[in-house]
Amino acid sequence: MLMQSPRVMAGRAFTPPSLTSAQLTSGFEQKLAHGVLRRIECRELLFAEGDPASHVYRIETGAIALNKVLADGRRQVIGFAYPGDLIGLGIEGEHVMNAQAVKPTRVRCLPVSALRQCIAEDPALGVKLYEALARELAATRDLMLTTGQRSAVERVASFLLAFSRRNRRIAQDPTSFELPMTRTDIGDFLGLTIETVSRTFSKLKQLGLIELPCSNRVKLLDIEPLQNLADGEHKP
Amino acid sequence: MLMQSPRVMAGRAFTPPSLTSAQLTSGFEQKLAHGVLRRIECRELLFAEGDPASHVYRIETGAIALNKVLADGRRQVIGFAYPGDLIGLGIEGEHVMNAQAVKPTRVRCLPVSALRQCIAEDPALGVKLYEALARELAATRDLMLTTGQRSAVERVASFLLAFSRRNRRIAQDPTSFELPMTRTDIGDFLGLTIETVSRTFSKLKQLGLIELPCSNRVKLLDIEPLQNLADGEHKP
DNA sequence: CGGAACATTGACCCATGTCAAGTGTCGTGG
DNA sequence: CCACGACACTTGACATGGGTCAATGTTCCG
Repeated sequence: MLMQSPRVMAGRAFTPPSLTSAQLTSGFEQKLAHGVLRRIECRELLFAEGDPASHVYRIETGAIALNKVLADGRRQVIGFAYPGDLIGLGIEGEHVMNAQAVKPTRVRCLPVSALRQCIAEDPALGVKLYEALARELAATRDLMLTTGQRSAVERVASFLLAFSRRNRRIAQDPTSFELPMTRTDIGDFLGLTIETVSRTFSKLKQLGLIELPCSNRVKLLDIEPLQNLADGEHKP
Repeated sequence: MLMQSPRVMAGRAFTPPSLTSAQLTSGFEQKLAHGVLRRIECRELLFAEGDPASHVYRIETGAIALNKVLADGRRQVIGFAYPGDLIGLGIEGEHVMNAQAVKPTRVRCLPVSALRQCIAEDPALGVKLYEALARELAATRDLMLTTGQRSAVERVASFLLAFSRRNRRIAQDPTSFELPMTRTDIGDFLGLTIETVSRTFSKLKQLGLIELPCSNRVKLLDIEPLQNLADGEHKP
């Protein structure tokens, strides 16, 4: 097949599929600060596919998994949202995904009517939301490339490196972090079973690339070979 | 695991990941009509990942595959665009995907500056573009659910049914159509190899669900069982 | 007519899924 | 404070769907 030259490297997969509200305007920030604070239990749904999309939410603490479910229960996690992220944007009307807390979580709620008012007051906000949506689309496509084409090690390595990058971005330790979600969540995100996720973690541990002090805490010992694994530099 | 009830059925995967410009305003339509018409050879790239996003394009005839490539050549097709679809929307700056013609194709080109002018003249257009992007995001997520969780038969059946639906929407025969793309394109779209795609087509033929008069023409003989296959009603 | 590109089919293999048996770890109640 | 149960995670043995490699057909176009 006539293939275009692979000019672009793997790309930054797993950019969080949600808008960090830090980028937004102060009027919006003010409205949000007055919004209702809602507490969500671990595993509780903030909203479900088909629910009327009445609000947008900003995560204050905790973590949310955005997912879709097939009739027989197979589940695809589309992305995770962390403190600062804004979720519930998109088409007016109905939510198209479930938003499930993976740990006890607090969110600020903003009615879409208030959001609309914000946009009317500050048209630049509309542009920012458009751009945020575009970035989210780009992130989802990167994830597709990963779940569609990569092997288990590549997927897990990419996943860990995404955490590392996120931590660097928010000025926290990029080599050691807590995974707020379960193996099931990770598996459903990467399109793998929990067993494969677990085995792959063990493999990376054996290779001396990571440490697992406890099951939900990861220390990256050597980022470069991890990056090579993620980029598929082990096949040829 | 505490699973939410699977209240939502499989969803309409594979809604074309691009905007049909029919929904747009007449001012926009006028500008487009004056836009340059460009011819693209089969397999030629309309734009590549990393190119400056100077224009948006509307497909007039032919078909385009939007894809991303890993460093080692593995390719993920994110979606296909057909006549009437608008592509190149999204983040300003650089294209984040390749757009490759899967057959000889003609597109109308509109500079993003002109698009911006249209939006200034008609703010409602901005909203429509936002909604279009949101629909595209929803479609991409549906595709993720498919490539991440479904088996080969399920993927191929879904793919064919998406064609059927599209044809119904544009008032053409929903039971018989031409596949403009190669097996490689289909495979890279569904996350399968060409051999698996081919074998799966053969299997559906043996099951009496489809006919393949020639390799790029499909006739759906019995849609309902095909839908059941797509929805995974064969496992239990 | 001939060759290139695409598609099909078969044989085999391997990565990952499945099933099952442990092993932590945490929270609760005695 | 400990014992217990629930749940999450790990690990092993085995099964299998789909990938890989290779041979053959088919179609289309020069």
